[in-house]
Amino acid sequence: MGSQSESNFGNDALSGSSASKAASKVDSKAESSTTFDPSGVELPPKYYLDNFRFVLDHVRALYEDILTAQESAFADDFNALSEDAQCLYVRLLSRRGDWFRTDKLNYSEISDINAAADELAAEEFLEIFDSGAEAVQQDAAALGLFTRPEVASCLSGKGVRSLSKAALMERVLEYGKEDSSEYEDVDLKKLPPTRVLCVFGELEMETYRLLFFGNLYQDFTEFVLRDLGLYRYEDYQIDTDSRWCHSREQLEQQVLYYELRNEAGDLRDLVTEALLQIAERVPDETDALLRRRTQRFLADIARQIERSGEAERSLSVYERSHRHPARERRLRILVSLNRLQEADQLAATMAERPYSEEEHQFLLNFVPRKMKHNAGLCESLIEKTLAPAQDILTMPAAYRLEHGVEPAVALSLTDAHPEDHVLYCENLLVPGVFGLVFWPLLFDEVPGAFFHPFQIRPADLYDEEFTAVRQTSLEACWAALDSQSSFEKAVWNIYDSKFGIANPFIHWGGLTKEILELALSRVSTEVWRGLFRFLLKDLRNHKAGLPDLIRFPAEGGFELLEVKGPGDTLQKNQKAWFAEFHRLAIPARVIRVKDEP
DNA sequence: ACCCAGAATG
DNA sequence: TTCACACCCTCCA
DNA sequence: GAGGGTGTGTCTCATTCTGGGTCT
Ligand SMILES: [Mn+2]
Ligand SMILES: [Mn+2]
Repeated sequence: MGSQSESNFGNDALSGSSASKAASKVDSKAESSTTFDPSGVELPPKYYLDNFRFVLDHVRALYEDILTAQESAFADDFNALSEDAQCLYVRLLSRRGDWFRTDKLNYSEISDINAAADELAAEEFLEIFDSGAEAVQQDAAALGLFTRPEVASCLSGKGVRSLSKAALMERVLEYGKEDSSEYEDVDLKKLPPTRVLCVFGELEMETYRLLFFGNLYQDFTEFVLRDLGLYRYEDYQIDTDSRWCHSREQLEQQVLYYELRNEAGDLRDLVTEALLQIAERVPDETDALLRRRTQRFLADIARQIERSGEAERSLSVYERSHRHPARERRLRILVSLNRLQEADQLAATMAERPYSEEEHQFLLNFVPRKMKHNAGLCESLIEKTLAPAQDILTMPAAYRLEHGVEPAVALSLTDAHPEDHVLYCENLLVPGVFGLVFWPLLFDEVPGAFFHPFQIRPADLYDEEFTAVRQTSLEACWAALDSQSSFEKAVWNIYDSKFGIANPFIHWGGLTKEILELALSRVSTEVWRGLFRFLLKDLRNHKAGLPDLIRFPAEGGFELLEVKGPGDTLQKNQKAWFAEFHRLAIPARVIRVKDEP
């Protein structure tokens, strides 16, 4: 059981003004003096063409043997185009949709847009329609190119004024299709005169993007942001050994995954049958990179089936997801269905080999409450939930709302003890120092880890074997923690040499020298080692969940404080960290804030 | 005449 | 493909 | 109190342009 004590938030505390030492979170960019000033950076007029060519070349260099003949021809044919045509094609391809009207195109760096379009049409990179009417006849979506007034001009009927654009389009398309003279008032020729382009090659481009980035959420803006100096990436070596994809089959599975995601859309809109069919088509035998995505996808699908009230049918989908919280969901379902024998077996497996500390914490909390029939298991989990130490702090609701609950607590603490430092740093500090000390590990150039220039992290960062295949650099990083002086040296060395470079554990804007200095001087290397060991056990789930505040008492040492407002409770990853704090004998408390009546 | 969201831009 | 919190609901001891 | 759902602020690169939708 955790200790409980009460302390009141006195009036004098409110009137105090020694707020200076209570940090407000994230003074953001203010401190990042070495951030580049983008205003001074000029991009060449055809920067986008350079970027596009870079992708084509990079993909060819790394994945040539994986491309189909058609995909290879795509690049060859593109390279054979005139520069104007290349520019126009890239411009159009990088915009939303595949329909465009030429009268709206305005690219000063392209000398003759119409000629470029003609060339692209001749080489089958797009199709030209000479009027809006012809385009709409080909594909109704082309009507969306025209403004609401332009669409309305096709209709001479009454009541047109008050209709939305969508309603107008619906009328035009519905009535326009049937030739019945009943609706002769629809006249697509009233659309303004313009050529209309339909761009081809989006699928090929998607394949190139997928091969280049290894995902589909990054795009050409990465180039721009880097070249403007807004993002900076570590400069790791990329060679042909470092490719992420090694076979056509692997690529096809990735494509299939993204097709399924795309087809599914918002899972909430699907009925159980549709969800099960999607799940059915998700590949099970894949590489580690894709497995993370599919297993999360499967868990999302199963969760949605569960929400639809068909928990029983979600079980088989959960069973295919081998990561937290799939087994938690299964156990909850089995217990609620009273399938206790299966529940017992699953719980025993989880107890023996938990996926993660989160799952373990769930088990400790759940089994004694909901599986009392299994006395044996309850007994063995008697390590018990040892509730974290907890204090209650009472303050006026207005004060909490004015500052936000975490800063309000920080202010009240520094008012009570003006010589203490209280920082609101949440996940800034511990993961941040980890990112500094283990920088050589994170950016160790293992084959397959880095395959394009815009990676914040190695591709396998969250894989089980991440550290196993990096033993040498791992040991070197641990060695830095052998003494206080080597530790500090490592921290400041990386801090100075890598400042501003993207790292999944570091938010440079908030990780100031002042915070680091305090933390390094107050937290022993032994404690840091314990924290980092836990982080390394599960980087994905332990990189967040650290307490809101860290307090540095005037008398020395430190204490971690998680602030909980009324109605808020510890989250899963926070429980996991608190359990670890207890094991490591690290001082940590929950501060529950109550409103003063 | 305004407001606003999304797209485009570098 | 961020993370944490506020606020709502139901269920249940 | 636990759990779930949903929304929100914060992250977001900053700025301009376009168009749809309001209101007056
Ligand atoms: Mn927090
Ligand atoms: Mn908190």
